[in-house]
Amino acid sequence: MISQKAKYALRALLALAEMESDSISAGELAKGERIPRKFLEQILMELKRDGLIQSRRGVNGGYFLQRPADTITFGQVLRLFDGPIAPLPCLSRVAYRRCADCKDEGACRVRRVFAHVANSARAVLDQTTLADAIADPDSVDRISGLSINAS
Amino acid sequence: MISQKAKYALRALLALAEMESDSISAGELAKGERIPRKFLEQILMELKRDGLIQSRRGVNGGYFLQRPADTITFGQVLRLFDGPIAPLPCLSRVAYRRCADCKDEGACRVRRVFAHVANSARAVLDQTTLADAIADPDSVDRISGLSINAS
DNA sequence: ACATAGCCTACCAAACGAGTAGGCTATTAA
DNA sequence: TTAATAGCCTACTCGTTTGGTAGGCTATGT
Repeated sequence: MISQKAKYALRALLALAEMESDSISAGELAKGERIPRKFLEQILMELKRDGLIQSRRGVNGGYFLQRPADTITFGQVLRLFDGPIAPLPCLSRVAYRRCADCKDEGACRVRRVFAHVANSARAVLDQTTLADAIADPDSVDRISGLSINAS
Repeated sequence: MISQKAKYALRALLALAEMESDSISAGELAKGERIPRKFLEQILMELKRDGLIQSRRGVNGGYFLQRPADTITFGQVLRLFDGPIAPLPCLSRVAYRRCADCKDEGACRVRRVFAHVANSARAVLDQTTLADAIADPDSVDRISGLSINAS
């Protein structure tokens, strides 16, 4: 399960990517996306620190994307809020950590199986951008070639 | 990240699936797999309650698989210990829950993207059995067709 | 009858998740 | 020039989950 925070962040970014005006305030965003206001503020701060969005202060201030929507992937956002995508520390490329109790990583069968899970998750998340998610709904389905109702 | 508990459970099951003798005690298992003994006991209890393993009490007692290793999937074990595999409650087939703050589930772009992640994770986890993981290391790689070093 | 080993419940400390609260500062319209 | 707006920043809270420990009870084989 991804955290509520990451979900909010993605929704906020999608809203920013879609807006017509040049910026939107935290308050409006919160109302429009049904995100607790103060919580959203913190999320926006993190997004800003990470260089994904920018802000303007004072009256008529607000937030807007810093980079084009087709350069921001779901994977980046998820890693920022929820940490590594890998299901095991020893499978993370960003934050590799040996499993403390593992005797032989190369021979670990659990690791071997989850490597596939990690790879396919990354294949989707690092390839799907905000722009993909906003565009024609089916375009995102085409990325992985899997139907939403499969399995 | 999967929980330590689920990881231990999988390792224990793999050990049970591989053993030559007819049963193995919690103590031996704990030592062999480097799992805290008392913690392992609880895990084994859960596995038993769920019908995956059986036990014999008293001297020379121990645990053994209840069903053949090729009928126990990683998905079953993971769901037992960590709950739904789905990254969003609204994508779980086992424990569906609407996202409280979602306006229109059908139109949710976040959901749409993560549906692919969920599907590919399930494709691996519900198809890979203990037997697969034990057999020739490459057989498990063939299941998904992805190389371990891909992406 | 005693050692072995499973069964069961309770407890615990630390970390995490999902917020709330409150004040400070920059900007701009009146 | 002074409000009002809206972003910036830190701290705190509170319930839940994680990763165990602890301790005793009960069945079984020698």
